[in-house]
Amino acid sequence: MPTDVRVRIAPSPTGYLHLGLARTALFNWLFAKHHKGTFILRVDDTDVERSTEESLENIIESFRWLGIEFDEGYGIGGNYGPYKQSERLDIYKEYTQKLLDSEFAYYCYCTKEELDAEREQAKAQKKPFIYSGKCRNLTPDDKKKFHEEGRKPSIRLKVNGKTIVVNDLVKGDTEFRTGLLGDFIIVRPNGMPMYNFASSVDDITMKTSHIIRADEHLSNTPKQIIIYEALKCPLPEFAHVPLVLGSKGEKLSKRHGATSAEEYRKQGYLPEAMINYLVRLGWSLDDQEEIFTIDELIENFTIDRVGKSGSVFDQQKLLWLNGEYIAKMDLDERAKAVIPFLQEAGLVGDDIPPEKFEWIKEIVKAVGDRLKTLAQIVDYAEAFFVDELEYDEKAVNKRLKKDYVPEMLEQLKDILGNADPFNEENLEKLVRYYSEETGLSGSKIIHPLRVSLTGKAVGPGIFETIYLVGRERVIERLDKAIEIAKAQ
RNA sequence: GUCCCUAUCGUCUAGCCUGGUCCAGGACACUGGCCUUUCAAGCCAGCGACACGGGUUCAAAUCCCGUUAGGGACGCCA
Repeated sequence: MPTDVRVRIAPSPTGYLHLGLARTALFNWLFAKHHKGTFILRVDDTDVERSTEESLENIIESFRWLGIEFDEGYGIGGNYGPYKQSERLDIYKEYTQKLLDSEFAYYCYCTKEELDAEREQAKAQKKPFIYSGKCRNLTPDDKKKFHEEGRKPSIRLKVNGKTIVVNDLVKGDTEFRTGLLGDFIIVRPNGMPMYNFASSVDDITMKTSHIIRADEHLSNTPKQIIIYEALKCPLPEFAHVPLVLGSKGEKLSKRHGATSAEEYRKQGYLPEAMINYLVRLGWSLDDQEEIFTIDELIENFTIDRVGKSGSVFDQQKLLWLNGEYIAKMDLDERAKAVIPFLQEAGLVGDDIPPEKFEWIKEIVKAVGDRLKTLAQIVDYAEAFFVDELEYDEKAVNKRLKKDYVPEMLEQLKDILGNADPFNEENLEKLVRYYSEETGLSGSKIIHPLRVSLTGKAVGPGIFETIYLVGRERVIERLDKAIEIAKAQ
């Protein structure tokens, strides 16, 4: 492998960071790191209609969140800028002129309407649409006439029909007969270059060594090779990685639920878990390892271990992995990570004094490894923050609506309310003692207690729960629970 | 319709290049059990796949051909 590996990711700022693009970026990044090369961020914004600044910022922010870092490119700088295609128009113009001069390219005065009509006709005859090439040999008079009509020409590249072989690092050798392509447009009438052209010129001028991108671009590759050849430039290596699919096996799209990195951040997924999950979609090290650190990925990532077939995005496995990563965080880290979600739910304020933070740490400790996403902290810990409980009706019916319960809660209120010290150890001792004295089993006491104190059937261990709810609220909530229990 | 790609448990995958060690291994999910104050975790067990059909070979998940199925691309989108 050459030492000067240069790879890039080129998002078009027309939406959010789609998981498919995130994974392609990840592969590029790991490939660059593995080969001690350069990872470049380029912005493909030649579609002026759809590109927005807001979308660009969002995509960059998502990359930052994931921890995917660029060595060069938009917002970073480098020797091959500018890195935004809309700012590289002069460069495209220069290359367009080269192609015009060498007669590989020509002006086409066909209107959109004419072309649409041809396309439709081809479709009606169930034939593939191939541009006729009728503007190839326009006389100067023709051109003058069109010009006077006010027609703005696009620029097309001549395609000679020979067979092109793409030597793909993932897919192997693939043959294309370019006769099926027709002369394709490289510059729009408004002067903006088309994707295949701009992208090729950029890859040439930015010295991209490897083009690692999604499968769907495989059929674009012959066009780009034609451009490279017309420009007499050496070809980069190509690697087309398989698509990330939805549950039905088609390209992952909005219909499958959350598809943007940002949504997963909001749902409480950790960037490390996302990276780990994404990399395993199409790549594996061996038949054992599932969890990798970034360093391990950089160390081990090679293109030859990327599979050829598409991978279905599996929410369940992501959730499991996320849980594994949360479990690995130490308490301090986890408490910090959880705070934005508590704030979002309105359970804590913007300002968190040190005592409050310590208190949150205790809660997080009690919740333990139940968290599969950071956002789940709200479900597990809500009862420790709010004044008024919401009661789960099923839990109330199952655990509180029992004859023995009101009296028991009354007695527990007395015992717990006077506990000294009011700590987990002593609370457990008291409850166990009460169990022995009354002959009530642990579960007959504990379940009603949990529902009384949290309103829920599930949650952290009961003694931690009692402690975290605190003496005052324990008394209040038991009173309330007694009322509920009696109201049969 | 045309071109291209792909095909191992429900899902992610190992194995395929360099046929035998694979009546196919791991992970998620699922089911059952243990543990237990719930849930989660943990532990144990279980379910579950080489798309199909032909070759080649002593031997094929692995090589070849075909079929089928899925996907992608056929833009003055990227």
